[in-house]
Amino acid sequence: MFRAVKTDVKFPKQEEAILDFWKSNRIYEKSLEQREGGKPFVFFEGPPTANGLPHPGHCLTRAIKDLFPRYRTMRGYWCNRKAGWDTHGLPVEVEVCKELGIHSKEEIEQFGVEKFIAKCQQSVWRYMQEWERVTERLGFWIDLSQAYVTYQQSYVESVWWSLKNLFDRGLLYRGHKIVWWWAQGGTALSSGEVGQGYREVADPSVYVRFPILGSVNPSLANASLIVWTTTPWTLPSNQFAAVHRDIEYSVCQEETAEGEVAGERFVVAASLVEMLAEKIKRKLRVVSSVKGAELVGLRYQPPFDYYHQTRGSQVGSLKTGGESIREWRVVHADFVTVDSGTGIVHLAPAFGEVDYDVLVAERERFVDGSGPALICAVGPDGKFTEEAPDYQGVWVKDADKPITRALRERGKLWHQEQYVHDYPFCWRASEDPLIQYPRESWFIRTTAFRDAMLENNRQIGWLPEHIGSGRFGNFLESNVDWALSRERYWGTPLPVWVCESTGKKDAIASYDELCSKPGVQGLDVWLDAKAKNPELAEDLKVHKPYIDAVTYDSPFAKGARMHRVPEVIDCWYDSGAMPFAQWGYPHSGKELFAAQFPADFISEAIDQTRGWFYSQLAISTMLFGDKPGQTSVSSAGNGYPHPFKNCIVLGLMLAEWYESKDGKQRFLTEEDARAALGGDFVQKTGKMSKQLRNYRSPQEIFDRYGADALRWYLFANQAPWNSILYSERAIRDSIPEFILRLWNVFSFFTIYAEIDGFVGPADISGPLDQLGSDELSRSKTYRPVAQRSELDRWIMSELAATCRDVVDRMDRYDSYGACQSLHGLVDALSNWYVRRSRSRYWASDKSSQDKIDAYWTLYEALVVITKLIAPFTPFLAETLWQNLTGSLEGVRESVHLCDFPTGDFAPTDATLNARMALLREIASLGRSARMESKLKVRQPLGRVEVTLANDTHAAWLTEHDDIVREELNVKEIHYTSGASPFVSYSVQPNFRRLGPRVGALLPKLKQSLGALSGSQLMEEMTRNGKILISIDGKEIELDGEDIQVRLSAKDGWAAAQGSSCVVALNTALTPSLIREGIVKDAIRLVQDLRKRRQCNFTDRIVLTVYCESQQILDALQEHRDFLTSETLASSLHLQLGSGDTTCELVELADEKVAIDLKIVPEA
RNA sequence: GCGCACGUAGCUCAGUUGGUUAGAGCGCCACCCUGAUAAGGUGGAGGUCCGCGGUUCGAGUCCGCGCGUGCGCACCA
Repeated sequence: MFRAVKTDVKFPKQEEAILDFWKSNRIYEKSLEQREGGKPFVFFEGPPTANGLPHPGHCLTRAIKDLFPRYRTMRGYWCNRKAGWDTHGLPVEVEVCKELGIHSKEEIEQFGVEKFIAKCQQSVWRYMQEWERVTERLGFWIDLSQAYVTYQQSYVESVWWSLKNLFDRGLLYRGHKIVWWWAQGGTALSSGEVGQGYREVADPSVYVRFPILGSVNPSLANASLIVWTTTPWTLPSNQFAAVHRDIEYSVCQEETAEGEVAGERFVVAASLVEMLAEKIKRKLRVVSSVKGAELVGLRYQPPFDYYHQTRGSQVGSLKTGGESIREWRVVHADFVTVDSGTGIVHLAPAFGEVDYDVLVAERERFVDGSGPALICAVGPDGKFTEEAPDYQGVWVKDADKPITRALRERGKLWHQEQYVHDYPFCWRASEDPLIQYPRESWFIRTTAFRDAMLENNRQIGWLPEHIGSGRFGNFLESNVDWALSRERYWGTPLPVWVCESTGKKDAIASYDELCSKPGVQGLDVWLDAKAKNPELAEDLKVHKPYIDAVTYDSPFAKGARMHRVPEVIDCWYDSGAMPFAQWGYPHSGKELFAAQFPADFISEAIDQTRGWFYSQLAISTMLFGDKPGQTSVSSAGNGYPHPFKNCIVLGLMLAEWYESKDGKQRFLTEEDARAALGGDFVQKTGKMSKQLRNYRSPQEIFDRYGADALRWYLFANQAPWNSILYSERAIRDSIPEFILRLWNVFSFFTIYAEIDGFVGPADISGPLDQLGSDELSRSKTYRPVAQRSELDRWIMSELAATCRDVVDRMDRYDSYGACQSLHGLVDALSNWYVRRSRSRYWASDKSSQDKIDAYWTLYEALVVITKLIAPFTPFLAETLWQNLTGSLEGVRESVHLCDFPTGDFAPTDATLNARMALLREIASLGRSARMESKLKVRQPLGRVEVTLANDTHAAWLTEHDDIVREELNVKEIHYTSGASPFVSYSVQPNFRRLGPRVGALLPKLKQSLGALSGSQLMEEMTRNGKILISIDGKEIELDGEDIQVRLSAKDGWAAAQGSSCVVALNTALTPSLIREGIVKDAIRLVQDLRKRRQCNFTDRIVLTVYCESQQILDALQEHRDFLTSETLASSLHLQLGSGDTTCELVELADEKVAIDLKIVPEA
């Protein structure tokens, strides 16, 4: 038995009840248990950083991550979903520092590393709980209880194992390189991290004179090289000036107003002279030219003396014999261009990677130890050292101004301006600019795997496709060795121990391995700490500072000890290791890893290209495969070293808000803005920003509209890889557009099922399971679809077609297309099937088979749709399922335990679907024509003429003209496909067919056909089955398929044209039609009154109508039976007069009418 | 600077292998319908499909060059 449900449903509340239901009945767990042994569908959770609250963008990721596993589970796959949390790294440290009000490493050390990492660990726990709440509320089914956590010992040990593997294969090395250095944080950053922090800034840019020393070329004597730099602070560390040997340089002088040349001579690239002259607003004259090659070797005076004073004249021995000045020479460099600057480049090898390469190359020319040493006037803290006493202790960026001033004072500054460019800042401490700095650091030799990574990348199914060859492929092409180490605290410790005597190194793969090293000491540091504070998480023992205390006997030198290196590793490595580290592999979980690698499906936003997508691919490629040293995973039977087979790359989510024109007031919805500002506001879209508070928290969205509304919005509004607007209005709109529409159909069903006592499958004896057709057909009242009315067969055919379409699309990861398909189905069900079937549900004979068919059809459609939408809007689906299955014996307790419908219950009847679509179009056109002629649908019309482009479906349409008559409220309908007085025809070629055949003649053919009479051509076609046309002397024969007939309504008719038919109305009104119209109006007025008086659907009434117009009363009298049956009136009194005060006063056909309505008490 | 993507109605977006009348939803306005009723329908828009050039019988769709936006890269000296 079904109970009528209300239409004023509160979805958020309903969803929370469903959450409880899922939890208390372990539905998720059961959905997995049920599929055990099924084909696995492997999903990897890219671990969110447990730092900061989840925002709407994360909801998109989590919704997509939920959708496909749910779908696959219903399709019979076993999809294990293990949650994970990324817990290490700079973000966490920064967050804790903020909390402690500290910033620098010194302050952390002062605070105490032990206390600091304990705080880090607590901090991530706090955020993990927030994340879990949102995850659950969104309906993201994932096993949170078994989540992998990157700081846990087993995870860390997996990472250690992988690093030891790389170390043993010589792929993990310590190198001296110029790295992007976060001075305040005292650590290097990986290219991935650097990339996150680029920002446009205006830096001072200076053109500086480097006077040439001792040139033998007279035109260069006393001339200066002009170099350009945007980092004045690097000038004290200048070591070389670079030119390109093939570039033409000019020696210039300024030209005075009199046309004389005067003043200093200087050297710049010839092609830049004009541009530079404009910059300094002087006329320049080229006094001589010189090739770059001729400049190479010249000495110059650097702008600062700090090193030059003592080393300026030092020479070194060249390998080729002879000697050379070591530094402050002009050198050649390939990278020098004339794109900007002066064509002469200031080199400070300490602060630029290419500059450093030049130094190394120069050093190569000298006998060992005799070449130039690195000049670096800046300490690791980013402040000048005593080597540049004028600026000692000054932060480099603060030194730009005083340095520029000093240059000007000493006459070295040739020109100065602002230069706007992108410059990296620390991605977590966004006020701290990064600097390039020479540093010893640990690297992974990823460049050795570049080609392998590219090959693996080609195996990945990227959505959208262009990511693979485009963005991600390009990123791999420009691969550089992974700068792995971080001189920080909260991270996976680098598992490398160094011999204090020989400097030789050793890597370990687990804590146990470490403990079993000979002469191991320092394990007590952890034990003591734990004894002092039993609350300490056991996992911390593999972290700093405890792990640093562990030492052991060196295998390399007797009596020497092995000490761990101080560094921790890049947290991106942690995340990329998750395919195996989530199982603790290889220390545990070998079978799980073998079975769960690679992933069938992952998804993250596009910002993970250089993040998780890369880290996974890089690590998997290096570790797993068939190369020596790699761990072969082919035993798993898949042989893929690439970690994921399909990846949906999501677009970024943008915020939408409304603000006052001055930007001072901000609102999240248009209504709020309108309420506060009237019409005086603007809509804005842009990045989500915590500071601007330009978006509503996910929790608020859940409370207001529900998780299903958000989910449907995210899935159904655009392809997932497009950037998406987090539009509150659009989220809200997804309720009436889809969710509520479906709910209304369901509500309609329950209202009448209750009235008629339709019990659905409740009368079926024997076990029920998923309520498929096979089960329902066991009901005595259930007839095979083939025996039911055409409308029933139609909706079942549409239903089956949609099932097939959705499956097809979802198998291709096309969630957007699947949603469109579902939307169309619900629209067809609501706006045609139910609309056209209403009278069947109202039929008074409760045992009429047609009525029962209607119930069964609608019931089954709802059951199937409920299953179809389950992965998309799981809450709504569950509510519907519970209501539709009620207390049925044995039926699956949740829709999420059902199989996804594949449409095998009914064939798709394409002809029927096409015919019904045509019928719907005719109805729609008819309404359009009525509108045009201002004839409301309640006014019956005599006749409608439908002219069809072809008569394929004419007979069928004629059989169904009752539907159109009712839809359009006309007495008669006439179909024709021939000549018609209100339609003109034009014949067009079928371009797609004829294009290849007639080619260039097509335009002329079109013209010729257009010029001929359409109806004559049609006649010819009907008579001969073909048309002959001569174009430029060529005979062209056209058959029926070669032409397309277009109809258009002639002017002067109440007609509307569609793609394949014209619908014209006979607008002549007879008195009889007018009287009928009056009755329809009256019925409408009474129904309205019934509702206002809050009648039940089944209440009978006594109806009295008073009116001064005999004409109206006559009309009502004439259609008395119609009026009473439509309004459930048990008696009807028609009175001439104006009625009394209990009456409702209304207007009917421009006359005043009073209606009295009394409910008949139930017997 | 280089790369990738995007640029279609007021807004948000669809647009299949190129086929000649470019669609949807929303918003706005008007009207209609209504025993699913805090739903539903019809219409108005009539859009230089960012611009220019090319390929083609035919271009929103393919190619080239620009312009704009977003994101990414880096030899930003």
